[in-house]
Amino acid sequence: MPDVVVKENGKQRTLIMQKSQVLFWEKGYAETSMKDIANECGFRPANIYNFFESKEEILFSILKEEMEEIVNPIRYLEKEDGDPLQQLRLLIETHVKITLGEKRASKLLFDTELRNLSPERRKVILDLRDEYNCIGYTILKRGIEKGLFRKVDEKITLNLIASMIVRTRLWFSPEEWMTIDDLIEFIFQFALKGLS
Amino acid sequence: MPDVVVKENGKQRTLIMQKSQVLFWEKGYAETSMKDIANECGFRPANIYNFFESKEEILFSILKEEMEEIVNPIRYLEKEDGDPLQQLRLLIETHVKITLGEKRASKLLFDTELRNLSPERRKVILDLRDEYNCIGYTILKRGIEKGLFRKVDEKITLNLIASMIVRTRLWFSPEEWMTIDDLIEFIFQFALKGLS
Amino acid sequence: MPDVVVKENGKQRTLIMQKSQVLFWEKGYAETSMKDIANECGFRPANIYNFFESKEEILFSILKEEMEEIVNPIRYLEKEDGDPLQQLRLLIETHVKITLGEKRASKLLFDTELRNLSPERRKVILDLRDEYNCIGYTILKRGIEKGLFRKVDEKITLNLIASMIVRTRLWFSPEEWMTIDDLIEFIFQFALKGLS
Amino acid sequence: MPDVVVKENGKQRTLIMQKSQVLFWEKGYAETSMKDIANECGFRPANIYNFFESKEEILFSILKEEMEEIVNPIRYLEKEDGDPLQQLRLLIETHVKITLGEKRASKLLFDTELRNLSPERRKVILDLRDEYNCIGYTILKRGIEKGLFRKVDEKITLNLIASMIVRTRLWFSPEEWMTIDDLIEFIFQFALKGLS
DNA sequence: AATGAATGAGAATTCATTCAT
DNA sequence: AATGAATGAATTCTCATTCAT
Repeated sequence: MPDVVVKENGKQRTLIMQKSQVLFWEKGYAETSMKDIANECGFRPANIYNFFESKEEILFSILKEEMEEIVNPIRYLEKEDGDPLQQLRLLIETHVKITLGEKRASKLLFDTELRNLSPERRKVILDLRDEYNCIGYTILKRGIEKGLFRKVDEKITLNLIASMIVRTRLWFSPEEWMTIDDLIEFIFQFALKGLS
Repeated sequence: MPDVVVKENGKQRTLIMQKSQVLFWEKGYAETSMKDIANECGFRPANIYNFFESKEEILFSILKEEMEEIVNPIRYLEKEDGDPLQQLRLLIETHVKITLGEKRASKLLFDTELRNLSPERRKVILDLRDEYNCIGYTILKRGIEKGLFRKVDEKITLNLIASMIVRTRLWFSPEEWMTIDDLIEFIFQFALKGLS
Repeated sequence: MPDVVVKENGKQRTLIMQKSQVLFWEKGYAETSMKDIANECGFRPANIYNFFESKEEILFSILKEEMEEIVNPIRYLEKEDGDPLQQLRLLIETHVKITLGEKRASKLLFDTELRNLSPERRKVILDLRDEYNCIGYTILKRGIEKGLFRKVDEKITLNLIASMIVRTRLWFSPEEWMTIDDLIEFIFQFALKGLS
Repeated sequence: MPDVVVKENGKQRTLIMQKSQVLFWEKGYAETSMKDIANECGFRPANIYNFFESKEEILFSILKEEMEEIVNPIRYLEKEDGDPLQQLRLLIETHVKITLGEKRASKLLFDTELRNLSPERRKVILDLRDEYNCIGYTILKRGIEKGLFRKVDEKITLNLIASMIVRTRLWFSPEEWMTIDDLIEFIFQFALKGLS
């Protein structure tokens, strides 16, 4: 094993990830073949292996990227002792925006396709999810302490909130009378009242 | 004596469905082979075809059964002009109980594995889902009309509530301090306040 | 892992082994494809997997069978305190006959293709080879003790003798003036004088 | 200035041959990939093609070089009417020394991997082997004529002797009490007595 | 001399399914 | 009801090789 260099996100690597993301979402990981991916990318299956060592690595890269996009913008909230209401809103906003973002791709992936990862890779993703959870727990706990939320179990509550968000990808499509921003506000209000 | 009998739910048929349900949930539909199922059942793959015409039929039967278990107990609510609060509670209760029920199996299936069904069969499942949705919409609409809930979009709201329920299968396990009944009450209260 | 049943040597299993033996010898293990084997057997590649779990298992079965055919008939010599000359002759005779026998197939396999076996399977073959060696060592040692052979290192000597035999498969073809029995006698005499 | 120069044994060419020799021996020709070779050499597979036109050419070059190293030092013996005993000893000595020489590499290659060569290239190697054989035959014949050896078939006898030598690579490793020179002497004496 | 990208061919293997028994 | 044998289609992945740079 030569020193594993984190492969640069070259052009082709990005292309493969984008196309795979869509396909995995539409057809599922197992049902998407390397040929499908190659076809979308405009080259032959064998060429994929110049950029990814396996199909699993593609899945992993996609999941990791998405989880980081969700966690990175809210990571700082955990240490910062700000307004729990605003923090909760930011968490919801970030999560919804990624879930419904231009990529229109993965999602639910992280509900269902983790089993296709090797244990080590699954751990990486699960660690990121844990981080997300911790941030959420902290926000809720502070809100309760400050008397802004009623006394609820943070873990259960965060799961309920995240569940509402995660599945928006399945049924939501933006309309004039209900944009993504409207949806964010709606979910935030729904959760807020649920916590009152 | 009819010629074409809908295959009775014979012993083996039930066995196959139970084992498949668990496997589909654990590994996913595509990742579960007929051999896996047969192994669990204690016979050889070829024998499955004495009871089901295809793997897809197994999936369909499972999904249909589950959807009917969810819809049947609440179907009457749509016609009945009862208390929307109680009705909402019953909807949540039924759905949660099936989702977390003794079977501990399918779930999410109906988020993700519908693509593996033929169009006709997918329609059957989607019709059941539509029925579930209609019941929910009606309950919410009546609640709004009666001034019990604030003015919200019923479709979006029902999706949010169903999402919270569907994903409980992923993270919830009953504890002494939080039984399934406690969880039902919690979700109900959370939704209720969200609607206030 | 279900209890690993030693598969019966059914008809097809034997057929596959015979055809593979020839192909492995002619083209080498790596260069022989499952398609090649299936073609020779008159069915499609997938069917091979009803009888062998992998290509490696075929190789292993062949090698094991051959080694046992060599070792079994002489195994009793080790315990028996008979005439070392006659014993040496029997060892040579058995080994040559298998090597050049009707199978006309594997051989040399066991010089070169062991690397294609899994460690556990390689061990099985190597243990059989060790057994062969021990029998040979014992015969030579007794011969030396009894003053029938000059004082030589048994290990080296046995290696030289076995080498002469193993490679006969590469160059020998029976002729009127030199049958397999003649060859056996010749090698025996050559070794005997070498030991005098 | 010739147009088509037989590629000089430049530094890289030699490096590739050395590394390949080891790999071919350890893993076999078919099982060794150009990537394996390139890795060992410290560059990328594509670069090999600046020095060799194909994988087969590498194999051919290695085999040819080795056969020439064996044949060249004894070629003159055929014409020279010297002492058959001393000549036989030289033949054995040269062959053993190359087989076990510092290269510690190919060997047996020339038993098994000839099938991977194109017909023309196979012929080159086989011609060299024939030359080796002729030299050996001549030596044995002269020895018999001079009454130094008993009346044996030269072809068979040479094959037996060469077989003992070729396979030393498989089992011999030099020890204090048995150096390569000791082994040469042992094989020579063993053959000599066998011929007496 | 060296490399990254690309590819055609082919490898082993899996799998849902069929069918005769 | 149950099974062993058989298969067509597909899948992931490997690999020698080419070519532009």
